[in-house]
Amino acid sequence: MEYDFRQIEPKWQSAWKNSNAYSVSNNSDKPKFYVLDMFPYPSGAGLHVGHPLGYIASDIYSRYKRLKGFNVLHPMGYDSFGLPAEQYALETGQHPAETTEKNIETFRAQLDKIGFCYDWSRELRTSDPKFYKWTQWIFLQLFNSYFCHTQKKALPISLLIEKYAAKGAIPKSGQPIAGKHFTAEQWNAWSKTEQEEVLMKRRLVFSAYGEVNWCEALGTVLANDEVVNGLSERGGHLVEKKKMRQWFLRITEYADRLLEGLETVEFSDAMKEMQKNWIGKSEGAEMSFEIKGSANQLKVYTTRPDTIFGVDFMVVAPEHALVSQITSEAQKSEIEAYLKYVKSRSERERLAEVKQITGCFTGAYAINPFDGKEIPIWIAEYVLAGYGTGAIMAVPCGDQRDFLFAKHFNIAITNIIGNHFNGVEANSTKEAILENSGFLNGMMMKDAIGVATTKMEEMGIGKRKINYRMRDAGFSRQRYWGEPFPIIWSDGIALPLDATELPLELPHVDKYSPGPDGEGPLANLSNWVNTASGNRETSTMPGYAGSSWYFLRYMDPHNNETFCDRKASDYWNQVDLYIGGTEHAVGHLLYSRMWTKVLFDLGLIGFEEPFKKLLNQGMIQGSSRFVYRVDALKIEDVREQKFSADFSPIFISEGIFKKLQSKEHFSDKINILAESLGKTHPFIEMAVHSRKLSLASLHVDVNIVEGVELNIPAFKKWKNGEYAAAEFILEEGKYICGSEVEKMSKSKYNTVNPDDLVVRYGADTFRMYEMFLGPVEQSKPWDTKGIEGVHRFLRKLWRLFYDDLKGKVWNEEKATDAELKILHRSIKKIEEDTERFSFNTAVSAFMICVNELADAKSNKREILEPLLILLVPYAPHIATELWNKLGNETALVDASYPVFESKYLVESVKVYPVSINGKLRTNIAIDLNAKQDEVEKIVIANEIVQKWLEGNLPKKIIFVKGKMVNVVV
RNA sequence: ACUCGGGUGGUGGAACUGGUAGACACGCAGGACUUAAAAUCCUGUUCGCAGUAAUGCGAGUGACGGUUCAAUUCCGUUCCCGAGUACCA
Repeated sequence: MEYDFRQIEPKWQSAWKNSNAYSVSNNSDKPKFYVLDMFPYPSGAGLHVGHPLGYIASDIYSRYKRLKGFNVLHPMGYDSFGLPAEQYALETGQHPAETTEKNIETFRAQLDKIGFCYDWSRELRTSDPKFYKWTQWIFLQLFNSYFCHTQKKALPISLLIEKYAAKGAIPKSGQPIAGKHFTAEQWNAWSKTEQEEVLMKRRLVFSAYGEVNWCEALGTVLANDEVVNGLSERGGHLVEKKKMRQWFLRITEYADRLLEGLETVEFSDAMKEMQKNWIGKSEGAEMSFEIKGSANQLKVYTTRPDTIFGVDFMVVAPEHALVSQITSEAQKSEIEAYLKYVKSRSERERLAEVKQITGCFTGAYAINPFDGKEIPIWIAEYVLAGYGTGAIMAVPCGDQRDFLFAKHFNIAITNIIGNHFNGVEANSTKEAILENSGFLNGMMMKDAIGVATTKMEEMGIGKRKINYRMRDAGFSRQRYWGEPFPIIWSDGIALPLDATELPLELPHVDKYSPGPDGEGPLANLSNWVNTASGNRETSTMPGYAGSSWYFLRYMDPHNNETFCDRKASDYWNQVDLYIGGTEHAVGHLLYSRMWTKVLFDLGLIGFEEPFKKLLNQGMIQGSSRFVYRVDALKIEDVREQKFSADFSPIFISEGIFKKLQSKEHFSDKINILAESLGKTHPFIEMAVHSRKLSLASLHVDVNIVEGVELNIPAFKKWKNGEYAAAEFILEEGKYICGSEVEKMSKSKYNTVNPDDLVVRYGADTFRMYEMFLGPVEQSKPWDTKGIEGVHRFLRKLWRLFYDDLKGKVWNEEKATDAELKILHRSIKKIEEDTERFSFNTAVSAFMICVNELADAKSNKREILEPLLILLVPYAPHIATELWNKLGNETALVDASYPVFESKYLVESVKVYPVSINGKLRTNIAIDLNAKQDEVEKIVIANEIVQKWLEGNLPKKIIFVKGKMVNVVV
């Protein structure tokens, strides 16, 4: 009886499905555990071996936790709104809903074959109106909330309205600023439109003007992904920035809490670092400078107020509003020319050419408030209008960019840090003692920061200011395939729909082309857009809307009354383990963290960080294979570079290719080829005649290459026999392909489909092999060659139960201590490894265990039964089959994990290092079963100490920290 | 440039808080079984030197230093690879 996975696996997959083996209840006495995968976008390409890596890891952990007695929530769904389906619709006219449905079916079929334990009764899709009803509902909560700066949390906007009506908005201290502050009387006198305008500045989702990638030729707004080098990806048309009314998510209000929250979650340092960088908090000061001969002031932001006496010039962003006002008559034409130049450059160019120094003097001077020094004001593209105040004070001795700028334009450099500045490059130290710095002289820079800031505040010319790099996130897309906004515009006021009107379903459209003026396709539906109370918003929400809260919906997926019952979210609470790739480090993970915080602030859920622990799976790269084609040109075609079609294509093995490349002379190259083909081969004759050879390397399908050796018959059939007539120049009888590690993609023919491997080796082998490949968190190229080893292991396991010749071999005999030791060592090791997500070493532990049992010819139920339970998370099908064969009626998936008993694991001999009077002498092996004074049982591992011990037998051995041994002579 | 990872046999990778470096697997070599193949099993496999041999000696975790009785592990300097971010004031 052989291990027939082709029969076993489908059998148990359908059994699990029919018995709802994996459905999970919200009512249980067991402790809860929530394991979540980042849900996939169901693309048309289906799964490749990289996708299931994280899914297998989460499946193993879920099954393990379940065996350990937890009530485990392990759901799966689809992030099914998105651009590719819409683009496909544009090209083919097929409705995105249909494409999506079809793709989901493919995904599901592929996932099912791997034997995952998802609770499919909780499946969700972000494009399902039953789901996006609640995405829209949460949008309304955001719309109707504001961030209170005193309580540092979201509150209903109605509270703000009450406050405005009663007290207005008046600063606690200082003068009210027109346009920002107002009294209750003013508020109450304002029109609805005026009031709404003020409220819009506080709502957590708000509408404002923002820049988009506008492509005139296509008449549409493009995503960053669709813009390549300033041109549209489709058609290569010019793309420019255009201001349009957009929705935004006011995530900046949560910057501090997003930073603080990082301290409470288990993310990798790399991940936390990325989020911190993205938020980009910097503490500094904002400071105003008088401008000579002008009523205007120049406001700059700096993190180093201590360097104020080292300021040699100011730089203002070219787009800065002040530029036109302060430019002197003399500099006017030069400034205009420079502005024209900056305008001509795309943002991409400005970012790419970091080394290039450009700028222009405005002719104006700012006054240093401390020493009255006149500081020239320049404009330069390296200062960005969008960050800080759009103006900086430049300190060339302390900042490398400022230094290069000063050198380039011959601006004299003031040195305030003595010999810390060498005149060749700037030094940004904070450890120098200040010189040439007026009242700061003699102070350590890091101490001077506070002193200088305080002085500025006293003088009323500056104040402490915290800046963030992060901007509010754009929340609208001029697209069809997304959630429609529950908003109607009436006289410029955004009116939210009532919750009872949700879901606002996506209407059917006949064509997916953009609407007028860059609006989305929905704008073409005048019947839908025009309502009695106004016009509907025609843009849709971005892909991250649904994914920002989907993990909550799994807890209560069929609830029609609320997005997630508070009882359900209190029970399941945070996601205990979230597994996914690093590509979502700053997008999805920040947005979902923010939404969770808002829902928490509004009292809708009881926790404010969605993910307790995050495990990042590594990318599985493709390992591409190449074949090398050599061509000759016909003499008459040399000019047109046309390849000859008179003979079959010739492919040369990698070694030959390298040899050809290394030769410079044409005749040498020809000789190498003629060696194998013969001088009279038509190809050689042609090449000799035209004196032209061309070498090309082509991607070849990795699935027809064994290691690096090309399967020639398969290659001839590949691409419908395009190379059926090909000739090959081999080395040592083999065609060796070139190889390279690249991203896995269809066009590189380096994708490996899990289905093929499952058909060939079975799901259990596939699961264990993906884990065996290396640590989950590490990126690595896919390589199928080791899969045989894992498959061999499962067959070996099977033979502990059934022998091909003898049939059933397992028995009911009593296990020996040696056998129990093998078992319990495995329980310990596999449990520890699974707990710390070291799945690759756990697989090794299984192999060692089975090898040892096979060597010892142990086929006892007492040993095998617990072993099968250990195996369930890794290879559920074979484990269940054998469990069943042992005559067990109960379902294995609910068995309880075997308990490790240390009594079986007492090592009899162990090597310890030995120190004498604190100095190490050598390592000795000690019989742990022996009493410590039975010195004859001490096995000497090292000869030197043996000699030493012969003369002076130790009287006492003292264990220190369980490891170190101290011998007292 | 900055931040975070990582450099270990022919290959993927082990070594969990410093304690016999190379587990486990692939590959390779040799052998058994077989008419043969597949499958399976056994032996060897870090490198160098010596030996018929068991074995012995020496080197060895990117490089150079340091701490320690002891370093793949801790510290410093440096080189290389990967990921992320970027004129952020």
